[in-house]
Amino acid sequence: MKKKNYDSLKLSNQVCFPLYACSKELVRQYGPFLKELDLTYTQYIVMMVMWENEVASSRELAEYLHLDYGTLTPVLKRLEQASYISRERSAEDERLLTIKLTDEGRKLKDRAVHIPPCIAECMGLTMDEFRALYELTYKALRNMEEKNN
Amino acid sequence: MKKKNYDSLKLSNQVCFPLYACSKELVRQYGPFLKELDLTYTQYIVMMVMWENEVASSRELAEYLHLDYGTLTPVLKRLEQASYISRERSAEDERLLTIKLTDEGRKLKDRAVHIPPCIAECMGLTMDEFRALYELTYKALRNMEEKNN
DNA sequence: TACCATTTACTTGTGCGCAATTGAATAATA
DNA sequence: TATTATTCAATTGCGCACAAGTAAATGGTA
Repeated sequence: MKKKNYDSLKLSNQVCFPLYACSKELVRQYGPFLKELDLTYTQYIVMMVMWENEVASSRELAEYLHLDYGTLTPVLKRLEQASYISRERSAEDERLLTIKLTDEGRKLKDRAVHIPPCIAECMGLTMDEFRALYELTYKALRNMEEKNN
Repeated sequence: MKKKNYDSLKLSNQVCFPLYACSKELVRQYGPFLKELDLTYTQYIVMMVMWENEVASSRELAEYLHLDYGTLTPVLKRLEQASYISRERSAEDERLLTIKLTDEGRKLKDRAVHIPPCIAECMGLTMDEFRALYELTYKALRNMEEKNN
């Protein structure tokens, strides 16, 4: 009777766990910095898109950020409440929700620009390592998304 | 008047975002597999530790899995409810909660052993890439944890 | 035009994640 | 011993995350 091999179930053999833990720790590192701006991490990445694009549909945000409407809708409402964005229905297609960056939201950009280098410093990787991590996570992400369709 | 450089705020220049998105997508990929076992991802990683160790304190689980008690306590209660683990106070130190794997929980291991290779296949990385991703995420994790203390 | 399918967004329910607070047990120290 | 500090766990509150279900607008087709 051969003994079953459970090695694959060892936490130390799983890449999923450090990835999961690292992602959580990363969001935690953002905490103090984002608190100054009264933003959560999810609100922050929405704002990042808005700072780049000024205007976007809710659908575009959901797709780009890999967020469900169940997550995105309340996030957008909070950002509107904070007057960083506006939410209005598109005229051509009443289903679409048009999100626009407000002046208030635009101002926030200057208070956020110092954050990325701080986080990079926390992670303490070399440039090559950052690039490698970037490529690997995007590759895995692409592969997993293909499986879904 | 020099124009401010906002490049670091571009989503495409952030390693944090793909890491965050990849982690979420990964947990989502586990979904269908874990559903067969009636487990969530967090419950699953707790079980992984228990499958390896049979006995652990709540504190050890929290530290090893980087989980807060606010997260861990209800998770452990659910796993106890499902009779996969038992929870009892330690005799020597009444503060400590001793978690033990039950027979029911041990059985689950056989139904879980096929999952890791499925997930690895979903991610679609080469062995070298898996190893690199493993090293990089652990390195970043270690570095970030040092900053906290 | 009338009917059906798809798209977009919202809502509800459940669980994760964490900060902050509390309480009990233990350890450390005057 | 009495006092104080620390540790471990639970609780509360808030927001994220997502599945499932619903509704309205649009597009496609008989």
